[in-house]
Amino acid sequence: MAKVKDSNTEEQILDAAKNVFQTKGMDGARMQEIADVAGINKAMLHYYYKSKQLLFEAVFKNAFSLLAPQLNKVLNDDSSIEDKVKNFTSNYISFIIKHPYLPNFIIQELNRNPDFIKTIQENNTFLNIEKFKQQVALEVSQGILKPTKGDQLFINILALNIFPFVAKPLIKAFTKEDDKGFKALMEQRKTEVSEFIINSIKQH
Amino acid sequence: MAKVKDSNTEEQILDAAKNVFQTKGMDGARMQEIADVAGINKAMLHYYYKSKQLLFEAVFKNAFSLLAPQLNKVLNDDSSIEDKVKNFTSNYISFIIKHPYLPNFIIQELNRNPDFIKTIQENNTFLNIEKFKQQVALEVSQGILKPTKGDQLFINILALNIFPFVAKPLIKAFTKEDDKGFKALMEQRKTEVSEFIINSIKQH
DNA sequence: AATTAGTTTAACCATTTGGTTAACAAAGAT
DNA sequence: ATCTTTGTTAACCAAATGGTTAAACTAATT
Repeated sequence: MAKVKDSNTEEQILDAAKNVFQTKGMDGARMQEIADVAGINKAMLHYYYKSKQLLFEAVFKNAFSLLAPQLNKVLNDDSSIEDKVKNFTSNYISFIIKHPYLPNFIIQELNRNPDFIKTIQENNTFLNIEKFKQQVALEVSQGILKPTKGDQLFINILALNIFPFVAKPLIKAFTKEDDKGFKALMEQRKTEVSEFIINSIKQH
Repeated sequence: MAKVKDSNTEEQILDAAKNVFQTKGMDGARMQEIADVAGINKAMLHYYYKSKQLLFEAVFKNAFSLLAPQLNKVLNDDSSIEDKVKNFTSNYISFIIKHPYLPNFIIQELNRNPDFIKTIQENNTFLNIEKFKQQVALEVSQGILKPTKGDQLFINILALNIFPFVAKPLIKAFTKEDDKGFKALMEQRKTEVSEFIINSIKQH
C-alpha cells in the first residue's frame, strides 16, 4: 500500500472546503483558496473530489445532514406542541451559535439552485410536515390550542428561529449592536421566542 | 451631442443588471450576460458604469432604497403598534410578491460584505430602532401591551414577514407545495401574521 | 532489492472573465 | 463645412480559474 494516512487528507480537504464554501458560497469560492486553507496542492482537490461541483455537493450534503435532524425534532417528535416549541427554540439557537454560517449557506445555495433540494429529499424521508399538521389539528380540537394552521405555525417557528442569523448584518445595523450585543440578543431569544409563540397560540 | 438617445441605454443597463445581479448575486453574475440581457455591447457597461463593482453598487443601492421605506414605516410612523403591525404585514407581503428576489438579494450581499451597510447607513438616517422601542415601552406602561422588549418584537416582525420569501425553496420542500400553493400560503399570511403577533403581545 | 500501488507535486493548459482600445457614427457647436 | 463631443462597436488583452498531466515520492508486499 501507500503512505500512512496519519493525517487524513480527504478530511482536511472537506474541512477546508466547508470553511471556504460556507463563507463565500459556490460562486465566490476558489479552488486555490480551498487548497491553501487545507495546506495542500490544488491537484489534490481533484484527486479526491473530481470537480468543484462534486466537492461543493459533499460540503452541502454534510451541512444539510447537520441541520435536518434539528428540524426533524419539530416535525416528528412525540411531545406536545408547547414542549416542542420550547425545546426546539432553545436547542436550535444553541446549535446555530455553534454553526453560524450554516443557515445562510443552505438558504443561499438552495436559492441559487432550487432543484438541489430534490437530491436532498431522496435521502431524507422525514422532510414532511404532515404529522405536525395533524398534531396541531388534534390539539386545537382538544382545546389546548386556539384555532391554528399547522403549516403557518411551522413557518412561523422556522422564521423566528432562523431569520435573525440569516439577517444578522441587517439586525446589527438596526439595533446598533456589535457582535457581543448581537449574541446577547440571540441568547435572550432562547426563551423569548418560545414565550412569544406559546402566548400567541395557547388557549387560556 | 451624440446619437439619438431615444432608448435610454443607461437605464436599460441598470435594468438588465438588476435582473442578473438579483438572481445570481455579485459573484455569480457575468458582465457579458448583463450586456446580452440589455441587448448591447459589453463595452457599454464600462462606458456608463466604470466597473462591475460600481454597477453592482448602483443596483444594490437601488434595491435597498426600495426596501428601506417599507421598514421605515414600522420604525417611524405615528400609528399604534397594533396598527403598525397590521399595516406593515399586509403591505410588506404585497410588496415582496411584486419584488420576489429583493429580500434574498439584499441579505445575501450584506452577508458577503457586511461593511456594505455602512455606506447605506450614511444615506439613510432612519435606520434606527430607538423610536420604536420607546413606543413599545410606552404602550406596555399604558397596559395596552404585555411586557415586551421592543428590539425583540422588531426582530420578530421582520422574521415573520421576510423569512418565508428568503427560505422559499425550503418551505416549498417541507409543505410540498408548488409555486401556486406557495403564493396562496403567502397571501394567507397577510392577515395570519399580524393576528399571530397581536395575539401574542396585546394585553387582554 | 525490486515491484506495486496509492499519494503528492510542479508545471501546464484551455477557457472564462473583467476590462481596454481604437476606430467609427451621429449630432451639436463654431 | 468642419470640429468636437458623446455614444457605440468589434477586436483585443492580461489575469484568473477549474482542471490535467506526467513525473516523483512513499511505504507496504513479494
